[in-house]
Amino acid sequence: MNVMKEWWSVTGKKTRKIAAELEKLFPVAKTELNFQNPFQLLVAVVLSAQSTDRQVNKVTEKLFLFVKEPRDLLDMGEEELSRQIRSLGLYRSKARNLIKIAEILEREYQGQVPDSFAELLKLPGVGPKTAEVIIGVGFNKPAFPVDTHVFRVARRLGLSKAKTPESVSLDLKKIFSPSSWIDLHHRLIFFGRRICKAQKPSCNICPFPEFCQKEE
DNA sequence: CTCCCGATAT
DNA sequence: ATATCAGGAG
Repeated sequence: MNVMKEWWSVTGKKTRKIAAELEKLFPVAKTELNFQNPFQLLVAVVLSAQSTDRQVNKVTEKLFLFVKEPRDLLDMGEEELSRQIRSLGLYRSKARNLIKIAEILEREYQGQVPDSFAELLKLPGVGPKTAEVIIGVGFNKPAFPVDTHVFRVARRLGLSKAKTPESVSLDLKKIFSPSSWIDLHHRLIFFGRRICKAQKPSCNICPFPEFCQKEE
C-alpha cells in the first residue's frame, strides 16, 4: 500500500543483512596498509591517495625502515622522500605535504599525531577521509571513512544517495551503530574491490542483487 | 570545477 | 586508449 510505511523496517532488515553477509564474506576486517604506529599510518594513508595499498606497501616497506616518527622524515628531507615515493603518483604534493606535516607535528604536537578530527584536518594533505581513518584505525575511536570504494558501494546498495563522501559518511553513521563503523568500512572496501568493482562488477556472485541501484 | 600523476587492468 | 586506484587543495 503505502511506500513509506515499511521504510524503517525494510531498512532495518536490509542493513542487518548487509552487515551479516559482509561479515561472512570477509571475517577479518582490517586495513591492508602496513604500519607500526599512528604516525606511520598517517604517512601511509596520505601516500594512498589515488594509488593502491599494494603499491603503498611496496614503498613503505623500505621507507619505514628509516621513518618511524616525524623527526625521521625531516632528517630525510623532501628531495629524498620525493624520490622514494615517485612510483605512487602525485608524488610532489605528497612529499611536500608530508614534510609540512612532520614540521607541524614536531613544532605543535610534541611529535605526536592528534586524535581529533578538527586537529587532523588542519594538516596539509589530510582531508575528511584520511582523518577518519586515523581516528578509527589509528586510535580505535568511532569513525566511518568513505573512500572511493565505500562511496560507490554505499550508493549502489542504496544506503545513501548523497553526492559527496562526507555526506555519505554521515548517512552511514545514522544507519549503523558506532561499534560497527570501522569493521563495516573495511568490509565495504573489500566488497568494492573484489565484487562490487568500479569497472566490471561481479554481479553474478553478489549477495545483494535486490538492493542494487544499477548506477545513478 | 581542475590539477596533481605513476602503475595497473581492461 | 581509457578508467581507476584507501583524495585533497586551489
